[in-house]
Amino acid sequence: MSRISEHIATASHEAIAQLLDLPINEVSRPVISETKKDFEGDYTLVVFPYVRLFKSKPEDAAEKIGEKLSSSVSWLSSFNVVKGFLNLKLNDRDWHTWLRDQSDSETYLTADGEGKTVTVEFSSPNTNKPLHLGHIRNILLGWSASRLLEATGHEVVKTQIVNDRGIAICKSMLAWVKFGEGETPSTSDSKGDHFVGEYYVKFEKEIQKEYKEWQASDRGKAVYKSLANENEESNAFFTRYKNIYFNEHSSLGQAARDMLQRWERGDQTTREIWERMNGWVYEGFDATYDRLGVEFDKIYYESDTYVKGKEIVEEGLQKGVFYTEEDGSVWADLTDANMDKKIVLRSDGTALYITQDLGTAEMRFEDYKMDKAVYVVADEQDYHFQVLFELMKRLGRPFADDLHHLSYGMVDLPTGKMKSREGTVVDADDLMEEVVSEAKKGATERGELADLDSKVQEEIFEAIGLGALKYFILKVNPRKRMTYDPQESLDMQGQTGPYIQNAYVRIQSVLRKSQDTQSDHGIYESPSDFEKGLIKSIDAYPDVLREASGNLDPSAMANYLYSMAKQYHRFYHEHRILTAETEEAKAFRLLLSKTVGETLKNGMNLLGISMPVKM
RNA sequence: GGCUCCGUAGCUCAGCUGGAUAGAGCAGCUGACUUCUAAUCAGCAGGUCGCAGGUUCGAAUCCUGCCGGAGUCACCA
Repeated sequence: MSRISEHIATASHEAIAQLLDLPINEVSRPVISETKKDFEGDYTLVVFPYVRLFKSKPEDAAEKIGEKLSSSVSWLSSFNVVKGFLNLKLNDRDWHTWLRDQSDSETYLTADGEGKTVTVEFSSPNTNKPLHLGHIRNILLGWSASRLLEATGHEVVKTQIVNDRGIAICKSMLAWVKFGEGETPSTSDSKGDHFVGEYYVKFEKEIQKEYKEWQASDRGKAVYKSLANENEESNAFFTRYKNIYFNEHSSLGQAARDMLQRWERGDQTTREIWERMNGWVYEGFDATYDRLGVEFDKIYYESDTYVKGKEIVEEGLQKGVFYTEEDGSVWADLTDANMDKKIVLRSDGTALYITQDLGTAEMRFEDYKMDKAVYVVADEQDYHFQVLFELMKRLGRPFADDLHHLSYGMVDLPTGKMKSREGTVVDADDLMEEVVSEAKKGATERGELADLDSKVQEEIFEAIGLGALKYFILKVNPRKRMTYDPQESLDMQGQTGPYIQNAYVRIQSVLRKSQDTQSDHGIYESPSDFEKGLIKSIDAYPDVLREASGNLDPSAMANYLYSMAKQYHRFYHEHRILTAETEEAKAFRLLLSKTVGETLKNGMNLLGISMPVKM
């Protein structure tokens, strides 16, 4: 016997074909779902799709299928028909056997895969500031999508593209050169990415100061007088004018641009500072990734890939995919694909964001020959990826038909959008620290861990705290914008990671206390609805996995695991396990608990959440 | 303005590749620990599924229009 729902679908499929006297491949496979509560039965077959073929009322068709099944299969106990729904009730004595089959099966925790090589790009930070809450959503989604793809039989390469060049990092570099006085992360005892980020902030402060002074100068006043709109307040004008000021009047702006120029030319001193500061940032990022429990197989740097991108542009020009404007800039005309014209190379020959992405894809293909590529990037870039994918097609890339943008909504705070300028950005390291210390507080109050080694305790606090954080973020459908309420994310009751961990912990506790799980008892023949429900839930795991992986949607798995944990908590409350009525019941419930525990652990692992043994 | 996404209970979200009487959590109220871990469980209350049409035996789900919100349409990334 295989999976219950599959088994029923196959048997009913055959029954329907025989009743209609048609070859089986001319009849669609029926949809089998769990019977809704308030109706009698375990699984339900919807017969509406077949009424036309049966040329009879839905009720009659359902009745016929039910009777046919009764005579042809042994597992059916009874059936009833409500409108076009055929409700099937399985024999009570078979559930224990179904459960044994599930728990014995090596493969029930995986779904069949197509064995493709898939690259997944996520995180993709800039090197001028530390990671924040937005990156966390990105990283968790990318990590989980990778795990889901692996679990469905794909070979996954986890990559990130590091945006390590450009004006932003030059700002940090310049501030450090001007004001740093040789300070380093180790001399100042700070984390490398935060250290560099502070110099970025320092630069912004200095430029603000410089701008204020300029506004009060004769030059600034003259500009305001000649360029401001009628009745425009000076504050409003100067806010609007800021970019132009930076580009045309600011001496700090000039210095930053000069530094970028020197970098582009490969000036040795500049490159050394650049490498040194980026190195600090990477050390910081590594610590953050490590605590989050993620790792990458391959890191690409924009400072490498933009060069490759320019080669692709050249190739595109030769193939006629791109064309050159009079000023020398290179474009793709996508108007026939319902998009705009898109610039792919500046008139001065320098690369743009999309140029770099063309190069990155190419380098990945050279390295991994992927069949499929996933990009985890926020939804503000939906259009960018439409364009990018279309360009790949036109360039005739073999992987072009299997490109996916895992687009996710930005994370808002209850007070609105996160804005770095207003200092409302939630730092990734602070966030993890906070949620872990909250977990520690709760666990310490509870006292279950008191007799454990302190190092083991720390690991458990991490598992709980990060479990809460990760679940909080992953349970929401990626497509949706989400509101991050700090209060709510610290919550460990209700639909949360710790709630699911707690179900697992209860199971481990029971299993620890039961001496005997091996001995061969008889069959438990009177399962309750709670017990049957859990078996059905286990049975559904491969479908959920397939769906979550296929749609690149961890939230499907997250919500499923919650519902399974909820069922277990309820079962646990309703039934005695170690002191069950009979030996058969005890053996059954232990096996059920063990299988539920394994399923929960496996599923949570695909979300990047680890399960503590005690909490 | 064009295109894309979102709109379900006070709040945060499931359900959306069409199926039965729309589900959870939080917040509020009531109850259950000498018991296998109470980070748990049971109960009460809470809904014009944004609005209006259409398709269908059947629509929160698909189609059209409208309303509200977000994003995007840079020689920024």
